[in-house]
Amino acid sequence: MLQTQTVQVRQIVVPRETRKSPPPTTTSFLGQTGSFELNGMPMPFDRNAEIFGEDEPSEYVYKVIKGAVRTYKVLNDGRRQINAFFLPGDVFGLELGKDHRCSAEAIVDSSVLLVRRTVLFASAERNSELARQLWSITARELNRAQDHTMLLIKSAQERVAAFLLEMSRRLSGEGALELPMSRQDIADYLGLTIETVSRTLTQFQGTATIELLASRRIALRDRSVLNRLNA
Amino acid sequence: MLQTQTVQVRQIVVPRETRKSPPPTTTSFLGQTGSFELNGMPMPFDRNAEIFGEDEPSEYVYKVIKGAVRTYKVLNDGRRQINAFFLPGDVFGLELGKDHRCSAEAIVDSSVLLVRRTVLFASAERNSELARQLWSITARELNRAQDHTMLLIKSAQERVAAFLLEMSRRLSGEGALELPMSRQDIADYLGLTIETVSRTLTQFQGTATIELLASRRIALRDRSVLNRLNA
DNA sequence: CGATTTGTTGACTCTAATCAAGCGTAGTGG
DNA sequence: CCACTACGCTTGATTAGAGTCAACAAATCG
Repeated sequence: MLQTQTVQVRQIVVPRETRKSPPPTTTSFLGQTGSFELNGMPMPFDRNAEIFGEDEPSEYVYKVIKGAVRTYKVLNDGRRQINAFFLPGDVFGLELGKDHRCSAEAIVDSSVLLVRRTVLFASAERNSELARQLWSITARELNRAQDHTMLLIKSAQERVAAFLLEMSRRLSGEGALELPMSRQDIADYLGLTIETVSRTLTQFQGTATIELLASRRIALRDRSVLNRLNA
Repeated sequence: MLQTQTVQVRQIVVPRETRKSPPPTTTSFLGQTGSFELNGMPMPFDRNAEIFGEDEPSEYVYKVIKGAVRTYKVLNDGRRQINAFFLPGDVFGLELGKDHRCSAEAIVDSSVLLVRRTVLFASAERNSELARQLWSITARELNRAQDHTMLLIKSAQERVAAFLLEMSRRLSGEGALELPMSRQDIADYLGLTIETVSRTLTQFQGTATIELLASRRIALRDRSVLNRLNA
C-alpha cells in the first residue's frame, strides 16, 4: 500500500574496533601455488571486533589465519545481510575501488594477515602471475556470490540444508560441525529469521537428518536428505 | 516436513541456438579507457536464442552491442534465477574457470561482440593494463552480484522499486522506460512471481508513482517514492 | 552464583505464492 | 478485414510459509 512501513529495527551494536598491537612477525600471504610469498603481519581481532567498515578506504587485503570473519551490509532500517563467512585460508577485503563496499568483523577471536593493497597492486603490475591470482580471488568470490543468490530464492529448509552442507565442506571438522557463528549470523546469511533457522534445525533433528549436540555443534546424520534439498 | 515437495515445474523451453553466420566485420572490444582495442566479431542472436549454456566450455568473452542479454541458472525443479541483465556496452561471459557457470540468452534480437578468451588471456599476460581491465570487469560484476543479494532480502515493493530505478539508470531512455524483458524475466530476476510483479506495478500506478503506458513502457512519475523504498 | 546473552518453542499474523479466470495485444490465415 | 488463436499480462480468491511477538530455557560470562 506504499505507506512507510513500520520496520523492526534490530539493535545493531557497532563493536568498537579492538586492535591489539600487532606482533612483529610476518607470514606468507598468497602461497597457494608456492610461487608468491608476499609478507604481511598477522593481527589479532577480538570476537565481534570490526576489521573494516563499509565506505572506509580500502587499505589492506586480508587473509584469515585463525578464527572466522563475516562481511555484511546493513540497510538503513537495520536489516543486516551477511555476504560471506571467511574461514582460515580465505582472502577477503580485496576491492577494485578505493573504498570497502561492506563491513567485516571477527566472528570469534581471530588472527588475520594484512597486506597493503598498494604493495599487492604494484607487484601485480610487474608480475602477471600475481595479477592472475588477484583476479582469481575476485572471480571465486563472484562465484560464491552467485551461489549465494541461488540460496536466497529457496525455501527455508533448502537454505538451511545448503548452509549445513557448505559449512561441512569448508570446516575441516571430523564428525560434528563446530560452527563459529550465532543463529543470528546464520539467519542474516540465509535471509531468514533466527526463529526460522532454529525451527528448521529442530525439524531436521526430528527427522534424524542432523543431531544438535550443542547449539553450535551439529552432526550431519543423513546427508542424502540434505543433498536432496540442496539440488 | 521434509517430504519431497511437489513443485511447480514451469515449462522451460530450451531455445535452439540460432546463430546466423557472422558478418566479417570487426569492432573494438575493450575500449573504455581508449587504451585497448582488441578486435572481435559482432554476431547476431535472435530473441530467446541461447548464447552459451551452463557447464559449456567458456570459449569467448562477450560484449553487448545492441539488444539485451540475460544470464541465469535453473534449479533441478525448474525454478530459474536470472543473475543479471546485460545492456549495450556491457561485457559478460568472462569466467575464470574452463566452463560457464550460467546460461546466457538474448532477450530481444541482439548483436553481440565475441572475443576469444584465449586471445584475451594471452594479451593480459603481457599487458598489465589489460589484465587490470579484465579484473575490473569481474570486480564490477561481483559488486553487482552483491547488490543483487541485498535486493533478495527485501519486500516485493522494495524489489520492484529497485528494479525500476536500476533500469532507469541503465536504459538511457528519455521519458519512459522501454523494458526489453518480460514480466517472467523481471520476476525471475527479483525472486518473485509474475503475479506479484504485476500487482506491485499496478499498486505503484495506483499511487501515481509510475504510469504503465504499455506493459513494457513505464514512466517513473515519482522517483522520491521509489528512492525511499530503495534505501 | 546471579545476570545477560543466545537459542528454542508457541500462538498468531501477514506477505507473497498458488490456483484460476479473464483481458488485451499480436500474429495467422481464411 | 475479421475471426481465431496464442501469448503475455492482469486481477481475484485462497493458501502456505515465514515473520512477528512473546515467553521461556539454556548457555555463557562476570
